[in-house]
Amino acid sequence: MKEDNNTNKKMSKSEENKLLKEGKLFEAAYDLFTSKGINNTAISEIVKKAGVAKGTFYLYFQDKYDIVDLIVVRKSNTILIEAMEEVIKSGNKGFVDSVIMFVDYIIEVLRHDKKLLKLIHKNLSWGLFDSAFRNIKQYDNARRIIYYFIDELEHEGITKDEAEKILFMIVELTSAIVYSSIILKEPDEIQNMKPLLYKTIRKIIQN
Amino acid sequence: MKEDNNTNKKMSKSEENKLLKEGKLFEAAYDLFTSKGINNTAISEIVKKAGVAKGTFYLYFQDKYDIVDLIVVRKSNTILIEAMEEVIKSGNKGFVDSVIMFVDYIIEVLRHDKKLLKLIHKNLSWGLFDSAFRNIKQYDNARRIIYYFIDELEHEGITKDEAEKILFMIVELTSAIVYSSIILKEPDEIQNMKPLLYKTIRKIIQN
Amino acid sequence: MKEDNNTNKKMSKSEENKLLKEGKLFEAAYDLFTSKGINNTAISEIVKKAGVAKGTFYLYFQDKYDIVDLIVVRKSNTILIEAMEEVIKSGNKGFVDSVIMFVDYIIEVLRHDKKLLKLIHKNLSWGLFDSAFRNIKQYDNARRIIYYFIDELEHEGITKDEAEKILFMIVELTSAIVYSSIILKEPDEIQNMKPLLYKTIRKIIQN
Amino acid sequence: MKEDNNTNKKMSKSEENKLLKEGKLFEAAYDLFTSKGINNTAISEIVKKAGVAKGTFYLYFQDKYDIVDLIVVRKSNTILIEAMEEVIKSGNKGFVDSVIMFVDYIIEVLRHDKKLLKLIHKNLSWGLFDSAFRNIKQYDNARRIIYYFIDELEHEGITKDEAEKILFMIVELTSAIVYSSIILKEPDEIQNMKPLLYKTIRKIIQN
DNA sequence: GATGAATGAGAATTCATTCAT
DNA sequence: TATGAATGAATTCTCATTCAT
Repeated sequence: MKEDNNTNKKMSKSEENKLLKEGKLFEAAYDLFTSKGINNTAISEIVKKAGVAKGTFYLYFQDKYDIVDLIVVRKSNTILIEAMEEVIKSGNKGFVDSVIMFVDYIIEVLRHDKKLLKLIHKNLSWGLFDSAFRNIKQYDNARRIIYYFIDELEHEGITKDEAEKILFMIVELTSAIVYSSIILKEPDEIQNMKPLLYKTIRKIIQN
Repeated sequence: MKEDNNTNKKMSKSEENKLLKEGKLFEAAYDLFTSKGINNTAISEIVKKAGVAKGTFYLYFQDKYDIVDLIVVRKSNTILIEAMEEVIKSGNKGFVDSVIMFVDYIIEVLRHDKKLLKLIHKNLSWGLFDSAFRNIKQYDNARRIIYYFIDELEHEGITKDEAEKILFMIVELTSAIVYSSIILKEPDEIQNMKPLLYKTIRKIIQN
Repeated sequence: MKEDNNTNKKMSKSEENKLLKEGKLFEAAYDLFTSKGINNTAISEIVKKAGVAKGTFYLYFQDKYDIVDLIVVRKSNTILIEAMEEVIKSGNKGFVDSVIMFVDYIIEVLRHDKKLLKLIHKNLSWGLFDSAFRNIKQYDNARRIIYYFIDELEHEGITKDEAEKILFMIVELTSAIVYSSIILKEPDEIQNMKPLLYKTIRKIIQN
Repeated sequence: MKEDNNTNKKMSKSEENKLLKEGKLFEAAYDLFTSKGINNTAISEIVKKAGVAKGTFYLYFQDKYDIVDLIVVRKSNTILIEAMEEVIKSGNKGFVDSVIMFVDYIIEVLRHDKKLLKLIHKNLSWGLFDSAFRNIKQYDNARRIIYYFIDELEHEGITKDEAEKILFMIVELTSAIVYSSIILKEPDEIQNMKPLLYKTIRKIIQN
């Protein structure tokens, strides 16, 4: 009698297996995309590396770009949450400093994972980000972080609308500098760009 | 000694022909890249549209990405120069205002040529820009513009090094906002982003 | 113990279910074959439309062509019987007129169900027809119709062998004209082909 | 000096080569289609057999069905012309006898080339036939044959319209009987079907 | 310089069928 | 009986690049 079929705690073997395969494909794709680039990675390589059949790929993903999006969103989500945890852990230190700490955490992560940085830079559009965070339960935490920042800016006497734009600008500016300075070393190393970036962020936030 | 190289007026027929073919290929590629995207444009389409043979393409360009770079650099160069001419034409109005006018001109051009914006956004890296402007005689004017801005910043008491970074930040911030607001309408239309952008540029330049 | 197995009225639940599933598959396949064509219909689509699992298909049918045959034979059988009923209902009017009435009924059905016509035309071979009608109890009525025609021809003084051939020729000629004139409108609409067809049938039967 | 480049008699080497490749592909495809069936023949097999690269196939044909059509039309054309030549060679013997001789010649060809018969039967639609013969210069002779028959029928006092239909009926009836009796041996061998078929053709033509 | 036929590796995708549950 | 995840062979088609003319 398979009575415990319905409980949340236990998964049927087939469900376990499903997750396993999807995970293997995810990991294989991530490794290949970051090391060889998306365009140079064939699905046949992904499945080979994952140790599954070609058809299996299409059981879980529509095509190559489907899995790219998934990777980018999941990884971004993870970093955001980790960054927020770091901020919280460090105790209250005023909004502006929190923002800078948050940004700094993300920069450090990406500085040490250049491949991820490249992948995110080329494939993370605001739209993708937005739609994933808006609609998918799994990304609740990331969404909350964004709303937290916007709320705080409102407390500084900025309208919600303006607050969103400011957040957007900080994100885009950071993103551009991070990519260019880490990957291209242009116009300078990230460590030498940070002071100016943080100064600029302060200027942007503070009226 | 290529003696007739110096005369401006006359070109040998074969040289004329050469420029003609290269120009046709350039135009055809530009049209196709902007309308169908780079990935979806095959070289066979470019040569067909240009009315030349397939092999001819390889006489002028290494591969597809070679011509992409060329298009992007040439078009950017043109816009920069036009923007500068506009600034000069309007007379002296202080450095900060000149910068904003310069930026505004570029934004307006791209606002009305979204296809070009897309092409530039996806394919204009600082590195490409830099190396083209540094090394190729043809882009002298654009290089001069950049040095002009850096000089001006130095006059404001900023070190040359810092000046370069500031310029870079303005460029990147503008670029990110232009693309996102014009193409994705996120977080808002470009017209509604401009005030914040210009305010931020002022903040960045002014100590 | 499955006691109610013997009664005609009641079927065991599993038997009911069996027929239900087979019926659903049959209907789904028929719809898809007629609307998308056989080659463009995948088994996965059939089972999806039928609302059963993929494996279930193989419980009832060997493969796609198995179900095609079944559909064609069943549908043809139905039409033949309806046509005969029509002839009988109209009372005795001589053999030749009966044949023409029979043919006419079938033409009218197919004229209003072009998709079925296409399916039958491409997949109804004399061999399939013959073997189904000879061997399967279910098609007793259709077989009787054929023998009735042959008997009648024999009464006209034609040998049984010759009679079969004549029947065959009428069927093939009708079939070719029906398809070509209804589907391709070539060489003319079916309504304009009918007089000549019926005239020819008369000529073929009458010595 | 390549003076003889323009003459009709000599072909440039590349043109010769082109015809050679196309011919090889044609032959390879014909062999494979007739021996294995169209559905079971992959393009990779065709090119392998023809000894050319895969891409070359797509230089000459759109896809598999493009070459099928070509094969069918060319082969049909050849047979029609041969049949007509036979009729002419045998001298004048009255229209009806000529028609029967014509039909008989075709039957004999197909009786000895069952594979071609299968291919033609499944893929020769009146539409294909018609459009090829109407539009392509190459098939002038076949078109003339058809018009010759229609003219002759008109001389028998039949309207042009009616004549076309009669021709169509003869073609379809013959085609159906040929296929069924040769391939399926149903309802009888072609030799035993011929008398009835020719009798019927006579009936159809003669008022 | 110019041509364009030929190449052939390789990419994406499909799908009938199996089989453990 | 019924399921549906997994398989992987098979297929079509593309396209950058070469090279003999």
